[in-house]
Amino acid sequence: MLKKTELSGVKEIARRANVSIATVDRVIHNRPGVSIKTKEKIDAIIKEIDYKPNLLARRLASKKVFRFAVLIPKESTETEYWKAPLEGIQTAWSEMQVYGIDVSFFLYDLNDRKTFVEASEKIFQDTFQGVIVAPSFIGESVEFFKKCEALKIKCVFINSDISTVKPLSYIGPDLFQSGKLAGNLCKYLVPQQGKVLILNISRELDAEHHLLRKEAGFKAHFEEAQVSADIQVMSLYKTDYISVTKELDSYLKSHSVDLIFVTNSRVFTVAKYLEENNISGVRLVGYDYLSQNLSYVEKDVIDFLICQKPIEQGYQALLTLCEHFINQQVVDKIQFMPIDIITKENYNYYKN
Amino acid sequence: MLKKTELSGVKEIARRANVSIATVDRVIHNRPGVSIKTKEKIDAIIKEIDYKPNLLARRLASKKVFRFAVLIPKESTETEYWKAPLEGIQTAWSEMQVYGIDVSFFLYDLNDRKTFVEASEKIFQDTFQGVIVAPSFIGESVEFFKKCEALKIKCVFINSDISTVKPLSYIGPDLFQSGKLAGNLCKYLVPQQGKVLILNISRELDAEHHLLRKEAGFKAHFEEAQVSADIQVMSLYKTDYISVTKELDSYLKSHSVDLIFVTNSRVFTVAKYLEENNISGVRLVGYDYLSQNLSYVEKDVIDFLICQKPIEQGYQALLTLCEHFINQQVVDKIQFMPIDIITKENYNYYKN
DNA sequence: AATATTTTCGTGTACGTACACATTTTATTA
DNA sequence: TAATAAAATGTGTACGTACACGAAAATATT
Repeated sequence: MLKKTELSGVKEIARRANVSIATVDRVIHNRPGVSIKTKEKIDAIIKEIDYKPNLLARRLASKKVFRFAVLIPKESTETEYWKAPLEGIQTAWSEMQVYGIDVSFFLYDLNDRKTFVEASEKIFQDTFQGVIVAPSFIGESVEFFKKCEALKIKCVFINSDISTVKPLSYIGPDLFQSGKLAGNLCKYLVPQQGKVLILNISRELDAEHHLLRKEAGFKAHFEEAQVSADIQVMSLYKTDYISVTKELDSYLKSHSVDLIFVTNSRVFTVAKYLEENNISGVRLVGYDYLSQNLSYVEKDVIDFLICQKPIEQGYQALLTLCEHFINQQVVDKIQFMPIDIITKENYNYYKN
Repeated sequence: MLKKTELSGVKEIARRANVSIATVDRVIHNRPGVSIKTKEKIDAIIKEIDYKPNLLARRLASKKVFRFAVLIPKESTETEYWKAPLEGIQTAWSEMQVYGIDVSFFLYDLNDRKTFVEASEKIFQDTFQGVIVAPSFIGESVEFFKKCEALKIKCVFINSDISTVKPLSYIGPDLFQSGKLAGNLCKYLVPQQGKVLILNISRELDAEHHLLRKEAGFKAHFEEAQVSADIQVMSLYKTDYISVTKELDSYLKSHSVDLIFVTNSRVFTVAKYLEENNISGVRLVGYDYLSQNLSYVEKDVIDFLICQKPIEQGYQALLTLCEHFINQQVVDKIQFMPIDIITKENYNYYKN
């Protein structure tokens, strides 16, 4: 518990350059009002002593308040997935509130495009510097993004991206690769000439929907690895349990299946079906660390879950906005999340 | 970019209690020199307004310097594993240097118990408030820990723990469970009645060594899942490539093997052997995200790697010391790391 | 009751940075 | 060349907390 000694920071720079700290401050934030000569002198000194601003002091002294909006789906009774990113954002917010940021939430309904548009209109009625968006509906999201660009509002996309637009940053999985990983795992689970069923369960399925990109990755791996298996795809647009049950019933009547790969978090629906109908011998792989899913992992009904750190996605999204606006750092355009594999043995230790 | 208004913090408390901020400061740090009456009054106000100190300002104003030591193996030519925790510690250090901490490194040789003892003696010749230890050698580590306790030096263990002593915190894997997970994965990779070889490659193998605990977990899973497989164990005390080659040669001459599970990061040695001798049809599972290993994952020689976030272990270790000493927070006694599964498809996205 | 001692509390400065405002220097115009 | 405008630089205060030091009040001692 000794004491620190040497004086550092802007003061030291000012001393060396024979100017006041205000002048140093001006060149650091390249504000106008400094002659080229002294600016160059100070810049040189900054490089020489490798000056790193004290972020603590900087934030303490700065009284700027930034306002961010969050435009993501609300947690539904059908799937609790979106609770996680929301939690991540809130955690980040509480940690960074002291830096002067304010966050407003606008949650839409995944089953209703209109709610997305309504929420986005509300955002534009107010003033925000940045916004975190889950661009679930491609067309509407593109439009939203363009409006933001016009208004100089910075966007961060989470969970899925859109290839045609370039936000400040995308934070989420590499969807194609995620499907490939699923393919690799499933490869080990099916016998020679096995029957595989890919299941997309979603009310909305745009052409470039993220479920389809996982599906493509999955198939790609089977082709590359030259696995001899029969892959069939089924897309269910009615997501409630009864509807899924009916579809599965009729499918399984006429087909035999060794493995089902569900391309999103609704794998628990299938697990429930398998369990209630005493169907064994069907391997099951799906997505996301939800309590609904984990109970079936525990019971060996689901073999693997693939997970993309949804909480951290939310956390990183807000952090990214702060790095951009408060620290004025350059942020990565793409921040791919790890593709994690969850099993009965390791789910207890997983950090979402 | 508005401005904040309301005045908060100690000033507000002082105003409400009709005292100076110095008095408030005294009760916050429960320093002496405050009458019971005013102390109680201030405590009440603190609770009432749910006062949270501004950590930025606190750290900025505090000129305390804490000194920490790091006692871990040095990276060897045989395995680069320990580069990762070291990197994590250094990252954390650079991020927190502004808070006034000083870190000294004492690296020992994993192949030589004496170097551990020598390094620890050096630590005691100096003055440290806390130390990060990788307790590779059980007996020596217990002795070191007891000395630390006597000197009021706080210890954080990383990578492996010792059941008989209780440091400030343990940061690392649940070794038994980690072995179990390996068992689960391998279960899918071997045929009925398959032959499994567990390989411990380490010069030192204490009774309670961490490799043995992984081995136990692995076996436990096979028993629980009632997998009919023949499991054999081999422990190699000579860790260089030539020696490993010889042992494997003689073993494979008399045994057939479907899968080899290497209980630590030296799985690349086995991979190299399999590749150079054109042995296919042997599945290979091992540990750790090392470049040496990853090249064999890429080439499909290694099927799975299990990884325990070594960089983050180091990072968290230093963070834990800071939380304890600087923020005076209560830290978790046990911080199990996730047990991650690495394959060809996801290793690019893994954060160590 | 006067003095000494201890307990209790307040004042002032520092941490490193941001920024409003004042001041000086330089360039421009009448 | 003086008056004026513009550019360049400096001064001072604030952010919320820590802490050294000194002042005041309460208590004890003579």
